[in-house]
Amino acid sequence: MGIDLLGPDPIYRQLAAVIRKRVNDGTYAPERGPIPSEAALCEEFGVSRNTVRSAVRALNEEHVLRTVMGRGTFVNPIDRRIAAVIVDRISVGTYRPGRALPSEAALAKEQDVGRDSVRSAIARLTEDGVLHTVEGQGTFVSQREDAAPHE
Amino acid sequence: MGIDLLGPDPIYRQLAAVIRKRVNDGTYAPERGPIPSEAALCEEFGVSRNTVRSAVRALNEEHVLRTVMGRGTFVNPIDRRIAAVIVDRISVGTYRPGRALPSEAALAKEQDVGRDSVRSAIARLTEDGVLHTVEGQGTFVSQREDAAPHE
DNA sequence: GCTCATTTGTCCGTATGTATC
DNA sequence: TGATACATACGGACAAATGAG
Repeated sequence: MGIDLLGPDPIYRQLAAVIRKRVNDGTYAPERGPIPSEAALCEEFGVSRNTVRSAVRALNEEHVLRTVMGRGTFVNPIDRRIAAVIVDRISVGTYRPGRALPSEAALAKEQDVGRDSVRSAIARLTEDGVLHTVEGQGTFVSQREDAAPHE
Repeated sequence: MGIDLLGPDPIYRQLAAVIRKRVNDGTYAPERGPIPSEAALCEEFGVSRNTVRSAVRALNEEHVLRTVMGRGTFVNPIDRRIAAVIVDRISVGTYRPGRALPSEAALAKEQDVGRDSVRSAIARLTEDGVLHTVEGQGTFVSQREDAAPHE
């Protein structure tokens, strides 16, 4: 669970994995305010700030965290995270307009979250017109909705 | 034309602008081999490697440059650059299957290149099946061709 | 409005490891 | 082998945004 200085994995990736785990087990959570500052993480893990920043940047790209300059880094609520992932995949063409989304179960398993979170994310994106549901057929990517970053 | 240490723009963006200009005026060109090394650029502009790297990374994302690990950073031939930009836009949905491409003139103006380069890029992508032309109607994005990175 | 501490953003210099030629 | 270049990591510095007072 610690950091292996000698392993083949870069330190920043290992650190990202540790932080991701803490998000998953609730040690870091949206309602608890920001995660420890970069300086605090340097202190705890005995690594440089640039290394911490690399890890945090990676988790931002996964939408697990959201960093705000001058305030701190926050855990993204799970449903928002899932919604952001879906929007990303639409924007890079992994999911395409007119095509069905993977099943809730598949998304939940892949992202290692509950189906409720996936359902909530889909509900959000449906309200925004990014997705739409066809009775008995599944959820589809809508046409032409310029994927609006949520909030 | 130089680097303004005090301006509001990050240095790496300014440096990227300078390099882009040198590409445009032919100081750096594909047939001249790799652009100067990171160390040389650091030396010339008095900035750190990380800053140079940020600038070069940005230009890679624009397809102006292409970095090859262990070899160096090269100027992308203009027609390849335009082709790469078009492929990117298809993959993010800016250009969509079945829809017409903007006119050659519009693309040339926007990308600040000659119409010949745009024409050449379109020819490449047509050969690859990414685009197709309808007599008297224009050039369209083809269906289903998984945008193959050129080369 | 102002100052101040906290936090993130950018940058620098350096060092080591690895890939390519 | 040696030269060149990128990837990662360190430690330090100052700037910019935020919020508390």
